[in-house]
Amino acid sequence: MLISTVVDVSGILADPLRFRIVDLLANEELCTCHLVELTGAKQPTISHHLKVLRDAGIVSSEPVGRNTYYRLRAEALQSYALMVSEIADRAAGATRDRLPCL
Amino acid sequence: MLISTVVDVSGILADPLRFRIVDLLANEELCTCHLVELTGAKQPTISHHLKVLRDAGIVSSEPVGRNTYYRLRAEALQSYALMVSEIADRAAGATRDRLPCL
DNA sequence: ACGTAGTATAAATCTATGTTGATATCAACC
DNA sequence: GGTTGATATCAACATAGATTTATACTACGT
Repeated sequence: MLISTVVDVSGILADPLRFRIVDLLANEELCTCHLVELTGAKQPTISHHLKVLRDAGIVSSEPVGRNTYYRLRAEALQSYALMVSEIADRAAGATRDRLPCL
Repeated sequence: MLISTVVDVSGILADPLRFRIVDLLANEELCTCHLVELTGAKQPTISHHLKVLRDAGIVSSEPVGRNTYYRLRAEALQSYALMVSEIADRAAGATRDRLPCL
């Protein structure tokens, strides 16, 4: 599923280990074994999170020999950041009036 | 607690109802009763989410008579959006080289 | 001071999901 | 073709957190 809403992407960034993976992939492409090494997490755990990230379109994967390399899709993160930013903009420009209670 | 990390704020935006509250507050200040009306959720549920949002510094509250009005803190959302955006920027400028496996 | 309305808190329940151990898949090398 | 190494999937378990019912708090009106 590629249609990711703000709620969906937020949920994905909400897990510490998954965010760590995103942060690591922001620097360079890495394969599963690297991420296992760098995070100290078990391999099935990493694979699970990578699947979540891939299904949401936040990372892309490419098999290289026996390994699978993962790359962060910057556009996906940017579009998410933009959506959040637009909500903030709306709030900044909102009226100061208060809706009275019934 | 006011020191909100990316993971924390992400977790807060990850709940559909809580995001709905944030989205509604982006337009205007509202009190608890309004949010109960607009969302159809039970009052304790709304109060709970408002507490979470307030503890994270995403909304501020002001008592007005028997009511409590809530306001979205645009700066908080903007700073979060910026942090996410910076990660995306890092990814966009990252090297295409792949770290070899050991 | 009492009753009422709006809101907040507490305890209990339920659901979603992260983690784990075991196993399956799949490519490379002999 | 069989073995090995890397990764993915599966089932079971554990935990975090959202929702609910009940209750407490607080300000206003009479």
